[in-house]
Amino acid sequence: MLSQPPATLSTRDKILHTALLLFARDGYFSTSIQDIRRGSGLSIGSIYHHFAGKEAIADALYQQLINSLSLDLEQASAKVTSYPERYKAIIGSLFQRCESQPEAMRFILHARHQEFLPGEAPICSARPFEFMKKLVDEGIACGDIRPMNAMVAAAALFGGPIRLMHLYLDQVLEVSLMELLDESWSCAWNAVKA
Amino acid sequence: MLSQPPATLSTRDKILHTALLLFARDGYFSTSIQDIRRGSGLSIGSIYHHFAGKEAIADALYQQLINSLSLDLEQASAKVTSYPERYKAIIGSLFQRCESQPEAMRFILHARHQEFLPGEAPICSARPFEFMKKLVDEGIACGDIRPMNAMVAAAALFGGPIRLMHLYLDQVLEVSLMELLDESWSCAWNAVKA
DNA sequence: CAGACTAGAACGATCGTTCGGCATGGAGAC
DNA sequence: GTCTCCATGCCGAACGATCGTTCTAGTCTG
Repeated sequence: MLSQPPATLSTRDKILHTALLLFARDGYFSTSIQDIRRGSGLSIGSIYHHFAGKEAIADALYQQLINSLSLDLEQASAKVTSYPERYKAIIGSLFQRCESQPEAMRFILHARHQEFLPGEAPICSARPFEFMKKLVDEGIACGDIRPMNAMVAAAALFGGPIRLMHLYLDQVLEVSLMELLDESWSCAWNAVKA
Repeated sequence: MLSQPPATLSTRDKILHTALLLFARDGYFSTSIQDIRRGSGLSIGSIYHHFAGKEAIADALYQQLINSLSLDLEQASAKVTSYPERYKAIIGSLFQRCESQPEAMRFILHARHQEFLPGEAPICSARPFEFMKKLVDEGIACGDIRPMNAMVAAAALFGGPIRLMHLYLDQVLEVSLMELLDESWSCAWNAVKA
């Protein structure tokens, strides 16, 4: 019940590709190594040749996705200069990724990584979220955001759009996220602007 | 490593009490029936006498918590008359519950119930969230909230506070949630007010 | 004494992982 | 060129551990 990964991918990437689809669809614990074997068209031995185990697959996937998202957000925010533009660029990037790579965003956003990646910090301490938090701190310091607790500001600014992403990924939204970007952004900015 | 449930509880409630603590701390899949047996001081047989199985425990817990939260929110919002007051009352109730019953809120908010409760609708379609959505619809209709897509408005109004709750439950916040209520509320209301 | 409840050994299924073997292909010896 | 050797990657049967669940026997209570 799962399309084979593209033949152009390396064996390692085939494993990651299949694991992502299954983890995002069924969850980490409901996905067995056998499922990944079936889905990828490889063998158990081959999988264990490339990864130390199931947890190592999830870990590699997590690091790769967090890293890619991080770079994406940092680049998007570097293209513009004012803080409001940066915040909107970040939200736009997040929305776009939800539409182009829903499985990846599902894995990042609603998996409880601490349940299967012991020692991993909570998702809100991961690099992309730290980056967003830092930009909020700077926005407060320069007066673009009105003075307030920085955590409250970060939650107020990005909480609405993130909530909308959750709704989209849970298939509760009937329309595309990008159509709602301007409206969601104006709400978010009204929440915290000076 | 887990305090026994109060002896005053019925056997059934002892099981639910222990299961909640373990599910919230370790997750559903990392909690075994043996763990619940140990934590509750009961026996396997006793547990299976009161519940059809592990999934039935999680289901009963979920229904009970959703129901209790629902009643709580509906009562809190019935005490006041204007829509802005209702929204704030709801957020206040949610914050209070995070502080008084963090395990319950952890189980409701960040468990992926669909992974272990097949057929269960996504959390955002559950009664408390439907209720919040309905109040937002009405607020738009009567002009208290400015005209916009209702999903965007609901996400903008409650997304910030919910995000803050996540941060609190993940122990990222150093201060108490209630201290941040007024500030978080004023951001939320600025986001959508007419 | 009947029915509700508790107890825990035992069972079958499933899972993650290990391990020994096989195919391939490039490097070095002659 | 040809043969050997070894590293690399691939394969899947088998293993041990753990889990959810069942079942029979025992205890308590009204």
